[in-house]
Amino acid sequence: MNNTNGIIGQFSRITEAANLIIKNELSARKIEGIVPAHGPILVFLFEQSGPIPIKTIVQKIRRVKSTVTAMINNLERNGYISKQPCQRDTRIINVELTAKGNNIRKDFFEISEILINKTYNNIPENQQQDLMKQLSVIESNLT
Amino acid sequence: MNNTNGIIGQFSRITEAANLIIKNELSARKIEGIVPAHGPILVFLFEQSGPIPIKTIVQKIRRVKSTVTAMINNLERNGYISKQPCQRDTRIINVELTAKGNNIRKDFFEISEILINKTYNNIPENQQQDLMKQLSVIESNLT
DNA sequence: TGACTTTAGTTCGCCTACGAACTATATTTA
DNA sequence: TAAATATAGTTCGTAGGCGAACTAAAGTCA
Repeated sequence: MNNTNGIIGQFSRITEAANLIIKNELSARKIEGIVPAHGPILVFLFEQSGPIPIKTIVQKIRRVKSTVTAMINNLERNGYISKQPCQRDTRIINVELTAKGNNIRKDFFEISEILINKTYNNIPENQQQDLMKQLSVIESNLT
Repeated sequence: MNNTNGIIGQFSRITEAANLIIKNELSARKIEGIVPAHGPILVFLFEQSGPIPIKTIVQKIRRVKSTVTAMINNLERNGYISKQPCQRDTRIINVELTAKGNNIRKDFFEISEILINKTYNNIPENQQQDLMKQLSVIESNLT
């Protein structure tokens, strides 16, 4: 039960430590209004070549649609993305990165790189692979 | 940056999967008003023999005091703990488990057990230890 | 065509979580 | 002792996160 001492507590401490590094890197780069939770949305938008429906984002990131609505609005308010209704099907709202949104792409991947390097620091590559395998096993054990 | 594919995303998926199991176990046991985030508070209170200041809880669990205030009030409203001001130092609010709070102790440890068993299912013990060591290394790499 | 159902998003209420500001009480220090 | 400072908790505003209820627009079907 989120046992502070046990392995589950260890996973959540690592996750929180990683998120803190991300926050620090973002603020060191003067990127405002972005938090780690936006990562999955942004990484998905970076892969797109045009506007995509919010629905698509909901399906990709592991969050319910009311959460996505709120985050999309926040990202829009901060100028990283823009919304426009689809004219074929007016239920749909299409979303795409603005210039400001595209500008943080490079920082985004740099931060990912930093994070991976810090994580794997002094761990030999063959052990890295074994670790990933075991984490996959654990994830499927819990799913 | 919370890279969905990378190792950090793996950690957060595992954490979320574990929290989902906890929620399901709690609701299967008809325990209401308790969520995984309460775990660290409860486990700490289970170890105490008498009322303790909120300050002490803040120091133990990794949350700021305003968060703890809210959770304590929630746990009190749901009848799991009681608050009483300390008479020596009236700034201090002492907190302890109620009978209802003590009643979930057993479920709490059962759920922890279930979680650990599911996590480590089909992973031999020597590998479990190696894994814990590597997770410690990673945590300190990120801290 | 008109009723029914599905779908896409939003809204609302509640909680965790944070940081900053605030209150009230102790403690220190001048 | 009076003033300054430290400490314990609360409050407030904001955001992520969820589920349930809601709106509006398509799509389906009789």
